[in-house]
Amino acid sequence: MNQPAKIKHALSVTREADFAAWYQDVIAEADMAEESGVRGCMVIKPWGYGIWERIQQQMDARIKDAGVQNCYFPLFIPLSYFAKEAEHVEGFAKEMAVVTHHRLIADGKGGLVPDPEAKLEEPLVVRPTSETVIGAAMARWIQSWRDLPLLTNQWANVVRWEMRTRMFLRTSEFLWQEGHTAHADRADAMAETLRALEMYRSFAEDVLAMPVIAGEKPENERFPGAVATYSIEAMMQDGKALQAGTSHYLGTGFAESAGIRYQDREGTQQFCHTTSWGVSTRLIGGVIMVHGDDDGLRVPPAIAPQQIVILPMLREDDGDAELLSYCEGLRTALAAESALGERLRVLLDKRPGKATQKRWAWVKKGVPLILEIGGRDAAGGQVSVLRRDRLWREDGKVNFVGMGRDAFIAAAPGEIEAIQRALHAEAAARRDSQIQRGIDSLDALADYFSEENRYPGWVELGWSRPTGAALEAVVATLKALKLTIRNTPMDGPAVSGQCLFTGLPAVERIYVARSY
RNA sequence: CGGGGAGUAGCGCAGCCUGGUAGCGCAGGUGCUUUGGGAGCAUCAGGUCGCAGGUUCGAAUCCUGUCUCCCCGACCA
Repeated sequence: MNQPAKIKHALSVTREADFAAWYQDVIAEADMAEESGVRGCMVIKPWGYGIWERIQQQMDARIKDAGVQNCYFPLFIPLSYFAKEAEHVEGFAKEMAVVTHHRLIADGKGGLVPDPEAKLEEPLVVRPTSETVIGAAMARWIQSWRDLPLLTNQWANVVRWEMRTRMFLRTSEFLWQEGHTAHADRADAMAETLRALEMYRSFAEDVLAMPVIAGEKPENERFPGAVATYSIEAMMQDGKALQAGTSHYLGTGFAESAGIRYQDREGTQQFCHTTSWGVSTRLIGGVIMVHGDDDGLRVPPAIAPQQIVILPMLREDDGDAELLSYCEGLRTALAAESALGERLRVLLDKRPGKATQKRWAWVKKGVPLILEIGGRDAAGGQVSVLRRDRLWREDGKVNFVGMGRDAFIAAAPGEIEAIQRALHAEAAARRDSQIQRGIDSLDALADYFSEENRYPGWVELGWSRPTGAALEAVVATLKALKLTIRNTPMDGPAVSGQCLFTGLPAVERIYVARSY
């Protein structure tokens, strides 16, 4: 954010000036998604969906590596399935879309209305999550201890009628994967819950280059019906926290309401212990707010639909054919190289138009490497390379670096991997510098999150793990400061000292932050 | 759902108060010049003013309703 004033950034709004407007601008200028005309629903455009496809593909591989099999369950869930689990229905009731009719009829005024004759016997809920319908299937599929563990996942859309929506972060309809597993006992189910959490943590770090803290949510933040909820929490550039993935140990509650039982080795009927875990298109919102800058998106190479874009500087004259031939050869040679365990994704952008204009479009999309190739490069066997994460030179000029063609081809995989690492390192350094420790009173906490401190980040506190009414009191105190407890980290040094809220000895640590 | 703001050409906006032929910038087409780095000049095209009613001789403009978006709150795996 400390660029000299002479730099003319690609976006019209900076993060510093208005972070929320900047976020919207990145999505629009990178052409990732747009409004659909339906409240809270978005059209995901090729660049945004391409990123999602990269996320899906790599997450799916990790899910399958863990022995989980993909299935697909219905979009519509009978209302009665929800009613079986009291906490669950209460948690979701206020945000469910409900189908009540199966036919329309003319209203006599040129419009259409639901046909009263076609009212459904039982309303159908558009799934906000699928524990109930998958639980019903598990009850049919599981008979014996030999059927366990049952490990399933589905890639699906879900609908939650949120009050306030934001592109990618909270949309009425979103895309996700939801893993659902059933186990013989608590230990096995908890191991699966934590395995999924670790899968999400490493995926966020390695693939999204997004540093996260994996930990357990406090009881007031638990998934409706869960016994324990774990999350990965990422810090956005405005210091707010984003819950980027969750994993739940559901105990036997869902098994009891859905009748998921098995006969153990001794012949006794037992309830299964179930888990569920998910990540969604929200991850893309996180990538934007962790890696984006005042020139638009910066996509980590591992999820970039294109990692290298070649822009020939077409002159619309006889030299173009030779230039394009050089660029095509360059593209082919690069596409034969591999980085991050995959072939490089290289696009030769032959569309008509000036290379400079196309360059800024790709800068805003955040493609990791841009090559601009002119006639002299082609003649001299050179390339001109721009790294998206090192866009500007000290003097305020665009940071193109000239290289020999063959040297670049040899170096490209290393550059792509270096960009992946650099984005992670930059985000981790920022995150670490914005975690405040040593705050020892409520006044100091309030002071730290005062208006003047614009991007305060997170505060790490010792925590006595209060429950029930004592926890509610803490939550209310924090709410007055617009703060929430994010999670208790899974690892780290032992704690000492007092809990700032209760005065009792601290037994673990928590992170407190503003959040999305 | 409460408070505030907005919806006019592909995009960004003015016009509305005080009703009278729909404007500007960017993007787009064409021509010329220029071009190793986010070009210049000329010219052309593009809009039932979110939608539905109402008032009026006449509505982008006034009134009512409605939908969508943004900000703040409430809510939120």
